[in-house]
Amino acid sequence: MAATSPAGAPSEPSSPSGSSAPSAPGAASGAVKSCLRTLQVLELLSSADDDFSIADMSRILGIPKSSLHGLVHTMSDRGWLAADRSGLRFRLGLKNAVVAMSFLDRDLVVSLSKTALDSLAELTGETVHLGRLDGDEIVYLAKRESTHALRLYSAVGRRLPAHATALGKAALATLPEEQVLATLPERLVPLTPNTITARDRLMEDLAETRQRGYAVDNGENTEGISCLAFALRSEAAEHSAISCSVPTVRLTPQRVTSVLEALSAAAGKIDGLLAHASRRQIE
Amino acid sequence: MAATSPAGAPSEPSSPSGSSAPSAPGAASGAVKSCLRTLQVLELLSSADDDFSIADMSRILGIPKSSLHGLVHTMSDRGWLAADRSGLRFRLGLKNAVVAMSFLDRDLVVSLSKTALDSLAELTGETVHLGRLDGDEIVYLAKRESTHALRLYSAVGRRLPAHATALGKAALATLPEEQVLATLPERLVPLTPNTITARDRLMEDLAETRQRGYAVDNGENTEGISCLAFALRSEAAEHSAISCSVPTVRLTPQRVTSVLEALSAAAGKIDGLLAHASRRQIE
DNA sequence: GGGAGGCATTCATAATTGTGAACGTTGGCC
DNA sequence: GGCCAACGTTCACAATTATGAATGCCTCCC
Repeated sequence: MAATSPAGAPSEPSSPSGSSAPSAPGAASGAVKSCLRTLQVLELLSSADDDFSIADMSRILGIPKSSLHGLVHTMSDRGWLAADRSGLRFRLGLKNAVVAMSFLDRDLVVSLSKTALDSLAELTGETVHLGRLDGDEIVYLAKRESTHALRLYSAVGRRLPAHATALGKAALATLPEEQVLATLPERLVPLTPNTITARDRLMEDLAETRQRGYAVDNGENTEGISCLAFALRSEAAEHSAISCSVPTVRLTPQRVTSVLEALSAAAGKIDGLLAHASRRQIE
Repeated sequence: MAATSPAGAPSEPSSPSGSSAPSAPGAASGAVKSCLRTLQVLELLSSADDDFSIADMSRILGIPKSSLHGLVHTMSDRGWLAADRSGLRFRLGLKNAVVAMSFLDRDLVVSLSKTALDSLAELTGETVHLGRLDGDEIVYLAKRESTHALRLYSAVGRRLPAHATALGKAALATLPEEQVLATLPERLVPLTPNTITARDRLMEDLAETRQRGYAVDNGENTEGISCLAFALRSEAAEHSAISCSVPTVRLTPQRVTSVLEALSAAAGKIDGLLAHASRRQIE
């Protein structure tokens, strides 16, 4: 779970000369302030497990209470925020559920991957994911649970740093090197002792990934879990990838081979569907 | 319960989708305009199947193009909107998946219902739903398919008029009559020939529902499908209900009995969990 | 019981944003 | 090829919003 503490720490209220904001545009020039703040509030509330008071949000986001007051009430009148019994603390409201469905329903990659992911999960018996690159992070867009009891933590909508996941490395490997370097954060945050934290070491790993055709994660985001991932190649895939997560102890060489085969076939199937669908959409 | 009721006024301004009114719907007095418009854009994009240009949105929402320009670009810079290849048409962006899934993850009712819904689906072998009342509509928050295919969030987020669903009628029946009358729209839109469209006929149905303890829908939203629904009673349930949908032809009297039994047991189980969890949350 | 701290809310003014008309571009249609 | 319509974008001014200090309410703690 995400930290309960107000560690969400998004954006930069007043960072002087923060020259490192490629993927998280904070101080965009022509940005509409109250629009941006509306989105910031939603992002904050979605990144934490507790409800927030206006004062909480003010502290965390660096926005004056009095400014938040109007925003928060506009949002809760519309059903985007919900107040607790006391009316003083807020969480995400019902409207968010609507947006979720709509986004996933209409996403070409997600909808065309459904059957392939189903059969991939059945074939391998392991947890499979579909994820998409968003800046330097991977967003999980679909998931099929392992039939084995072992539950690993991940859920649709969650984000992980791309450099620490097989999905992320598979997706990054499809980009030109300069773009990867421009995208990656200065510091590669470690999630486990195995996480690659050196940029040049990561670039080597991506080179291997390109050669192999698939990405490998050996407990780099969760100890004891290994992942294999193939990127989707179709342009319409928008840097998505599919992966299979297996407890490392269960990952024998034969298992690797069979999982890779299944993954590769699934990726090919999805890419085929995507090519079809996007071609038809253009005309 | 203090008289802090934040629902002091019928603030719910307009219907979420099909906004045909050109002039901005009775916006609350203290609403922040650009915040509200940000939300309107998200709602619009989630209610349609196509991408929209700025001019489209301008026409539909009644907002000047020039005003939308800033909003739309702020939103897409943040990843809340995504442009198509040409950069001229927009759809929901990745950020929506994150926020919306977070909502479902953190919702007490949804998370505490999980195992009960699983076993309910298995026991009955039919499609089961969890829904919540939002104004005069029911929002689907969870679903289990009759097959074992775990199609979690597929229909989640959909909305249907409360008066045309078993879920909605079960939830409405927990409200005092005056509140139901104040909530219902003037015109009860028919979805099938069986939909109840007369307000007094609906009130009778709700009275029966209260007596029986469960709501019945005989093809009132989908021809050939019958539903049975129990409301969750716990205060923390926020007017949610669970239902079981069965093809009418398959619904023999014995089947009704067994489904009702299973539903009732599941509702009781969820209510128990809710009582526990919310009691602990208060302290 | 009284005081301190935290909270949401309100207010006038300064800063930002919304607006409609104008511009440059694109794509389709005679 | 040239006209027309539609689109995204820009601009200066008018309208709206953001701001920090002030208010009143509450709970917690001495």
